[in-house]
Amino acid sequence: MTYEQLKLENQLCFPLYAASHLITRRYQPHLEKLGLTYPQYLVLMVLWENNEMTVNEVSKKLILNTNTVTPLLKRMESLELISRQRSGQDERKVIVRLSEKGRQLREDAASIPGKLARGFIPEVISVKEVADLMEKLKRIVGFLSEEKI
Amino acid sequence: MTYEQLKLENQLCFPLYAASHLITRRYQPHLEKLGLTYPQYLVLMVLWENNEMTVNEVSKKLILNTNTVTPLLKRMESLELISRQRSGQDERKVIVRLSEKGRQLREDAASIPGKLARGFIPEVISVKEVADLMEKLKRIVGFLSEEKI
DNA sequence: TGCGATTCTATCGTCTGCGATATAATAATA
DNA sequence: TATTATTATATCGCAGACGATAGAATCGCA
Repeated sequence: MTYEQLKLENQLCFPLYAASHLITRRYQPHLEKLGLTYPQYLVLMVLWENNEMTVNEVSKKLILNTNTVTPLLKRMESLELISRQRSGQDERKVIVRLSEKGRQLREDAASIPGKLARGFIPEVISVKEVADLMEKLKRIVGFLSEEKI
Repeated sequence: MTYEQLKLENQLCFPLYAASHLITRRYQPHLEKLGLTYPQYLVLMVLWENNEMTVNEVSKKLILNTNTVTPLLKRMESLELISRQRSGQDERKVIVRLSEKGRQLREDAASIPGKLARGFIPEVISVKEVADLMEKLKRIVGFLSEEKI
């Protein structure tokens, strides 16, 4: 009987967990200057691409539950980054829209990914390898986020 | 001026973040049967390999801050999975040890990684590709978790 | 039309996760 | 030895993250 599989180093889940947290930590000082948290930054990225979305659409896009997204959006509303408004067509829906402030943050945020990429890519991993990594991760995310499973 | 880099789909951070959460969700139903949360499971994996560790050693291994680990360990102590005891040699240190209950959970947990792997690997990603993914992630984790940076 | 099923958002409780800070013990050094 | 610096853990406050659940609006179908 072996417990090899139960070792931290032999599991995919842990490097994934650790890498995710570590990269979030790298973002943190840059985002702090803009008064944002990492999940708030994710919401803005989604809204920058599509200014008007329902709560449900945002949560689907970020693969988060609505009970995570609702308080997140309320905090962002109180920061005046977005507005929240009940839909007239369907009173169950809440439309989320970027505020002028939220829209303008895009310019300030634009330089962040490049800064982070320059910070670590060439030293440990090539651009090609990052692309390969992303492709695999997206495949996994795509599969695991399918409803039916 | 382009905002291509700011798109969710063009960033490494998001698939990492999403994949990490999604895999944790997969673990959840299995861990629930054992009365564990995912971070508690990580702590146990570390202790199964090394029965006696300080709080600091656990936090280093899991790449978490001690202000995350301390309450986590206290909850695990109240669940009687571990014991916590001040070191005699160095009164600043707290020694964390597996309880009999914590030790025995290893047998129940042993089947979990295999179940999850069978659940998704062959359908989306080959064993070889997973190994490649892990190698890249570990390289990133290794680099980002170096103190000096 | 009417009513049960579904959809959409929100609330609650619990467990992370982390920055800032506190406190005690130990180490280093003047 | 006395003082300062460092180390180890803990506390506090806040922001996620999610399971369970609630409540209102809409849909689907007899």
